[in-house]
Amino acid sequence: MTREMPKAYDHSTVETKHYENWESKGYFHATANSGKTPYTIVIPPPNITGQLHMGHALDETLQDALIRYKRMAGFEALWLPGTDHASIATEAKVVEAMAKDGLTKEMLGRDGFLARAWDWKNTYGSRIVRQLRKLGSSCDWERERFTLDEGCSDAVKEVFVRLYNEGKIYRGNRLVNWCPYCNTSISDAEVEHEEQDGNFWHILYPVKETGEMLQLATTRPETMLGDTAVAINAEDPRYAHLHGCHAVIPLINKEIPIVCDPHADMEKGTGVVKITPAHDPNDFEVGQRHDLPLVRVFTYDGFMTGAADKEAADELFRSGRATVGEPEVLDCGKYAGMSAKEARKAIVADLEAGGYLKKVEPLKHEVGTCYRCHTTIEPMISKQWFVKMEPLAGPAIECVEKGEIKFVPERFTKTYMNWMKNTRDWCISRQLWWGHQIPAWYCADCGETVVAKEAPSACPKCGSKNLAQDPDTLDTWFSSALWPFSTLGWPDENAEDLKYFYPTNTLVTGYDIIGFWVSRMIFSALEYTGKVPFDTVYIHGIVRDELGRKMSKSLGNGIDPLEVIEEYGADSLRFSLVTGNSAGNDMRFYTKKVEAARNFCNKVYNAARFVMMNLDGEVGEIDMAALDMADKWILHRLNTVTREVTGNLDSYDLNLAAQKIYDFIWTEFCDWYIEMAKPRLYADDAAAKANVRAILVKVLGDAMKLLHPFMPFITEELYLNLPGAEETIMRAAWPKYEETFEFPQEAATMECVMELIRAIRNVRAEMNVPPAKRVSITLVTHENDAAAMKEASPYVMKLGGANEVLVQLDKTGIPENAVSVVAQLAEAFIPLTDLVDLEKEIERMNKEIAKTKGDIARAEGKLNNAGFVAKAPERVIAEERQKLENAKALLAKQEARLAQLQN
RNA sequence: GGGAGCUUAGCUCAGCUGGGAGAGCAUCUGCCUUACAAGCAGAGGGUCACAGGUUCGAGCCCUGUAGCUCCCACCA
Repeated sequence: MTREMPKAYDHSTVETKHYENWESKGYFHATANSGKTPYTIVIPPPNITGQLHMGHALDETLQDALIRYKRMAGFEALWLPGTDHASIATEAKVVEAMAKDGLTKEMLGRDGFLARAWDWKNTYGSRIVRQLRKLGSSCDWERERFTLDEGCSDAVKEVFVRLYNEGKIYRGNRLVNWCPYCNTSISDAEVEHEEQDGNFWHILYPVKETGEMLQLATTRPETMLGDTAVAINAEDPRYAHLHGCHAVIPLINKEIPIVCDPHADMEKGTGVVKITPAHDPNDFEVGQRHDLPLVRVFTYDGFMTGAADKEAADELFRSGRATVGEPEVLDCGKYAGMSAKEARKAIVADLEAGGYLKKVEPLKHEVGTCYRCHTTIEPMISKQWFVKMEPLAGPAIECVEKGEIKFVPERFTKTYMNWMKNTRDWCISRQLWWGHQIPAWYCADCGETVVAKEAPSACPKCGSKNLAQDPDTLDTWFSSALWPFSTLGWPDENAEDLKYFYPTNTLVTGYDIIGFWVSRMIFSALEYTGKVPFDTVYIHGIVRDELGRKMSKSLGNGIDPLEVIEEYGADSLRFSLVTGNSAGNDMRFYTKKVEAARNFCNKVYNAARFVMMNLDGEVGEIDMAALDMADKWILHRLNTVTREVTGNLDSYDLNLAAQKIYDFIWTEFCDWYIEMAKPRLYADDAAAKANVRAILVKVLGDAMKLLHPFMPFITEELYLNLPGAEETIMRAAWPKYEETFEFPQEAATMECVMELIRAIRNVRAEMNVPPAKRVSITLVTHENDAAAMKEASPYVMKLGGANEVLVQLDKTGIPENAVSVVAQLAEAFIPLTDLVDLEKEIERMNKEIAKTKGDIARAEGKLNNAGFVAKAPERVIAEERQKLENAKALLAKQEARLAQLQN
């Protein structure tokens, strides 16, 4: 086996092999009621329209690391995967594809369209799921779900009906965010704000009773046709004489009342505001207060209304089918059919021509746009379904305040709270076809509304069979909000998975969807299951490009994770995504970083290769009685690292965990221990050899386990090669802290030896001694340390480049031309064939003495400080005393050496 | 208008509950030392944005200032 191991690690031959094996053996599968403690993560379901991007890669890597850790740590770990139907995004894609065939939704009809949409889903929906596998995601694919599948749809209907019956869902004419491009309403959360250049148009409205001109300002002159009042502040002395008067809308000569409302701010502009209740959220509220009529002037696809639109609306009123709050529609006459932009231009021109335009003032202002298509949002009066937020928000706030759910990092609690406390009723109906159709039926004869999970056979009020289902579908996030429990079997309260795996444990997601998703899952779960959906929300940031820009299609700066995996391996990509950044912060993607991770893979691989090359048959137990200082040191360190990595994982400090195992493997295990193992491996002492092998296998094996959550593939590959390996590292037990590996004393001594070796290497390099040149090193030490130095001498020899190491208590026999290295445990003398440059050597000694003196001064400063001695913890004071003592001893040696040199 | 974050080595960033500043990359000097040149050994490089304060002790806690970033928000 070992002879066949090539010198460099090749991920490509390893990754697919193991993934297929894992999946086929069922290692990803979690079993309900296994007797273990459950640990559950539900995946943030990627959109079926999506392709794997770096954001997913980060999100999935974090989840997989957690789930793999927990699985090894003895939990029944379930990572439940699935996808989201993504109503707007998918519908747009399908419409786009249809357009290429010259087809429209209207031509196909609802059923025809949905058939195509499902085809599309079946073709592309599995793409992202395949891509997730490339990352190594250990999802339980047997439990894969889809937000539009039968179970999720049933949960959606159940919730809708329950909320409706409890009065927490209502339908009404409200001002909503309308996207004229997508032709649907969207929720407040789906509106993005962009700064745009605009104007402030100051317009004059004549007052009917007095004939004077009222000056007011607007950023949207095209809405003036829909004005139904002008507002002033009741307290405003400038307009006291106008109470009860009327203004006339220029251009259309329509008379509207002047009302007093606090919305009119005396401090702003002229203190006069025009009121357009059908097209402005503030004005809508003013309209409610003063019972103003609602006049709509835009069609739903963004054009000025005309005669036909007015006729349609009027017909609604005449027939009695108009519901409370239904807007009137204006025939905009010459402006009818214009886009809002064109209408603005025409109206401004006409105002100017008529002398009604006082002035135009340039202005930058925030404009709402659709998060999907970035079309400017049209606030529009429209009949929609809403979720009443007030009764739901309370418990959702409370459970976080009580700590039943905690955010990591903690600061995102505030983001959540801000959202939850300020949110308004949630508009959940969408004028789309791809999604959960609203389970509401309207009776054409008596107007009754029936909300039920199944279609009613007849109107319960009048018995009519003439019922039609609401054509609208629900906001995608309505079904995502149920994801943690709908996927586990809810609404069946007795579903095995629900009872065992719910509430879930950790939710991993980006800070950008706390409002969209996290908050809605929380209030939904509390409302329907009576439990929090998860106990921890682990928040990460956004992966940006090298310049710190968001990766986007329009910029073309996106990096395809699959290409990175192809070139460097999934392990490298994963590792580069978890290291070097802390939770909740954005990170930049650097190929250099992936390269570094790839190099680490190679390092790990070669360490294993070395161990394999030096094994010979069976490896036995470690003989604890035969450990030397290096063995004790590495076991002690392994123990410490195990404890620390475990602690870091438990507290979601994944970056620290990854960094620690990286440092341990590379620096301590490879650079030091493997090197220190060589003398014994290459010597003839069979017992010593066997013990070193056992230790190498133990340390490497545990290191692979600790690394496995981050680098699943290479760790599996190398672990399986080790003697005594079980059938997979995935199901191997997580390493434990072991009392018997605690050797603080010996480990400290070993660190001193390492310090001595570093000093020797340093001086050799400084003196330009060729590395290949072997020298005789004499260690002069105190009798208390002589035994330790004796034990350390093979290491000093191997790592310090010596051909012999003598340990003695005095300086007899040391050649004149020896360079001295003064360290804590010993003074090392290195004789060089060339003459020592005395000047240089004195200079070097002086430098070291200065440094030691500095240390002494610092320690003395502290210890002479009465406050420090009185108030600092005992441990810190003791440490400081020790440092002082050591430094003084060192100084004495250094000064002696200097004196000798100066003679 | 409200909220949050960032400012640490040339670059990108770590630094967990306050106890002598770290990593990767880059730079410089030696090395193909029989696991690894995707490597080894060594080195240089930081008044931790600024100003105060608390403390025996501050990169870390408090206050303020400056610059940058993001989120939320119906300013006509």
